[in-house]
Amino acid sequence: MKKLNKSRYAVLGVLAGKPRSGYEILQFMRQSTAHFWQESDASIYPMLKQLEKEGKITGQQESQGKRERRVFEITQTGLEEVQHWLALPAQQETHRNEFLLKLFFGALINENQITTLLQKQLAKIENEKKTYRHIEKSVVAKFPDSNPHKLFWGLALQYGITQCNCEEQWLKKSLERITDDTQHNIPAS
Amino acid sequence: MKKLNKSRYAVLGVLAGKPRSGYEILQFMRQSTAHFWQESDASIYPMLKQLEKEGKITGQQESQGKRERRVFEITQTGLEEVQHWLALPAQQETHRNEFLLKLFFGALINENQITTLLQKQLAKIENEKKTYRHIEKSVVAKFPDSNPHKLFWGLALQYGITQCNCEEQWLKKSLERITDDTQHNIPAS
DNA sequence: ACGGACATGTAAGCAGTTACATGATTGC
DNA sequence: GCAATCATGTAACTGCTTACATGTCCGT
Repeated sequence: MKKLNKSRYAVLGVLAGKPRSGYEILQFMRQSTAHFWQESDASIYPMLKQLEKEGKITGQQESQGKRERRVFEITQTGLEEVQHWLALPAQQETHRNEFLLKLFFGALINENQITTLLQKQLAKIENEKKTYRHIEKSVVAKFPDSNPHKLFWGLALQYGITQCNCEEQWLKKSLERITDDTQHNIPAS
Repeated sequence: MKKLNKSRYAVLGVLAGKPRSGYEILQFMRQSTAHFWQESDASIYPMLKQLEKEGKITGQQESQGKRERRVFEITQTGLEEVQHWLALPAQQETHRNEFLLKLFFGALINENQITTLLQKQLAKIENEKKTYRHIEKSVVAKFPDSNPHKLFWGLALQYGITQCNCEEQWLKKSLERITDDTQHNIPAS
């Protein structure tokens, strides 16, 4: 089975909300979907061009003065495509958790080093939690309940928060387990 | 900052445990690291060749009869390289969670479709939990406590299990929230 | 005799990232 | 005047996946 390009659905989904320019799509993604779906900046403009050629979106010039600006709107076929994709069950993306890979090889380094690794990860997670709490207060909470996106954005945010809490607890327990473990052998480093 | 190839560390880490052939590395990864670090089969043999050329591993022919078999052993410089990398804080891999992307756009499809999506995900998670429980009973539990890897493999496994539990709880709560939500608007599909 | 596991590879192509390139507007 | 932000793109490269290619050994 061929692994097809899913960036298109991210773009179509964002445009389904409201018409936006390439730059606005990037901005929107950076503060929302980027937490679970990262797109690199350079990929967006060629994608917009392609989607326009396919008739999934239509772009119109809305330049102010000499600064060019093209605003894209999703078409009916574009909306249908993204809706069709949304209804299909999500397939697992390739797992790539660098931290777990390092932990898995933890026996190759000494206790100090592995402990530092976990503590750095803990700091990162706590920072992530802060970000999520900030988004909750300053973004999601301000939407009116009538906004149909509010429910789903809130759920996605909840996912991030609970996963963080979970990882935090696990990290703390793991740190204890590692320091308690007196059998731990220390290879030459 | 250039994103460098991390497959090499996965291979070095596995070989640090004990000498293995390419095929054995693949087998080992398929039932262990694959849950958090996937490597495609085709990438392993060129990587072994490269690491050998760099002097990080040494391979020796151990063919039985006509079936060829090259077993690789990690060298001192290879071990040092992987130990050095392990001690560095893990950097975040690109986030790509297709399921969350779909949920985020949940307002674009009707309640039935979004509910089905979550239920499929729930089934997938429950299946994953089963796999982890199986690994725990049939693999990790059988190691002697003296094995220095046991602690870390157990922790990595615990990570997977707790994340699954967490996602499971969140999915169940989310399903309730979605069906309770009478304000949910249904676009034409 | 045949299927499945063992065993090692190559080639083509696509996806994604990094770096580069250009210029306008706004605020300090 | 300068930095930050707005705004859009291209080119080169790397990495990864898919598909292909080849042959052995073992059990039934």
